[in-house]
Amino acid sequence: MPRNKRHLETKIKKEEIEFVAMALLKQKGYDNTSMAEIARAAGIAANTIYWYFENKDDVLISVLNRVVAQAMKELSEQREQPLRTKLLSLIAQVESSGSLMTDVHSRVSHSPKIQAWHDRFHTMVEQLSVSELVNAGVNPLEALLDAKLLIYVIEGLLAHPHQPEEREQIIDQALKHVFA
Amino acid sequence: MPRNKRHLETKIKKEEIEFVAMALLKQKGYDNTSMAEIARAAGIAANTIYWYFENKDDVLISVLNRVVAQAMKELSEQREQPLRTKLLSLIAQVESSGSLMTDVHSRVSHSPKIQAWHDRFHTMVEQLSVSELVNAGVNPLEALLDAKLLIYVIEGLLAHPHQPEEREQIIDQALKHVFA
DNA sequence: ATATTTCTTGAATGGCATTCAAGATAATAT
DNA sequence: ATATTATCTTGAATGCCATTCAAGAAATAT
Repeated sequence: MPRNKRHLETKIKKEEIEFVAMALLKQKGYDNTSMAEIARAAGIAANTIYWYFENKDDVLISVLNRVVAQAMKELSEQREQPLRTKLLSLIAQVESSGSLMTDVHSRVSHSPKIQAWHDRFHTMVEQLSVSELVNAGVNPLEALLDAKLLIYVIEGLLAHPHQPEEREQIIDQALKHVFA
Repeated sequence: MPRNKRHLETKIKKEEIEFVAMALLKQKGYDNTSMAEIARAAGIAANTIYWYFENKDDVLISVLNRVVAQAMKELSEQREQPLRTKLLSLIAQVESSGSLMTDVHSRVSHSPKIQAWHDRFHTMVEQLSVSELVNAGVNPLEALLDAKLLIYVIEGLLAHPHQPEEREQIIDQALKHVFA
């Protein structure tokens, strides 16, 4: 038990790496960010990362968890807002993380861990959406299907560039259908 | 002009490479298929590919064009079918090309040529969808928005594993909304 | 002070897309 | 028929990458 200080410093160092990795991955995406680059930005040797993380996908997962935690926090601050506002703010949130979500999709087939993370994330968003929809008066029987539709629309919006107005138009159209 | 024979053989060889590349890319995806592997399957040296194609993304584009051409052909054979049938058959089509569409999305940020291909493909599908929708009685003013919604739903279905029944449920739900 | 665990690193390793320079083959010109 | 040129092919680099390895430094425990 007197390894406390050591443990603490280890955790801090790991967080430091996650921090610089997050900045780089958000900015340049997974494929355009090398481990060497992350290491350089963190002021350590390239292979030192492997003491703290199993591999590059592991770094990505840690970063993703941070991004999601942040998004959740922002979302919880909008509890009173209508669904439309929540969705737009969620999109803005995720968008600020660059291509990270696209990166997740493209790495699902390479890494079982990313696959698992992706699945967990999807069911989480799905549950959130269903409860939102039911809350907003959608027939519970259809809420699950509508949730999936909404998620795919959101993913589509995130994966493709859009003007803010166009994005809002599309979201509004989707919501109109769902609430019709 | 008497270089005819040479030109013909060149075209044939290029097509041979595209053919084996298509099989490999469909089966194993972009990242898990190396140029060396394609070359081996085509019975040539690894670097010979670079006489016929600029780079790996160029190979991907040629393969994509073949896949799309095939899908278009199948689609045109369903001219009389309802939209639902067309969509399901389109999904089945694209699905048989493995992760190729996901690969496109993940390479958009790496290659301007892939980016351009992706944009062209999207507007094409969009135009097709709009005319389908208008034909099927959707208000023309909303057809464009609905087309985008449908495309994103289809992309979502393709990017995520689904049981056939679930897929149909989701498509039906989307169509119900669009035609409501 | 010594042994043990924890952390760090320089130097591999193996895989990859791509390039280079030189050779082979075929088409054309003389 | 021979020489010249354009077309195709290849073995051998090059440079980048994630990841591993073995050995050393630092902190902790005995």
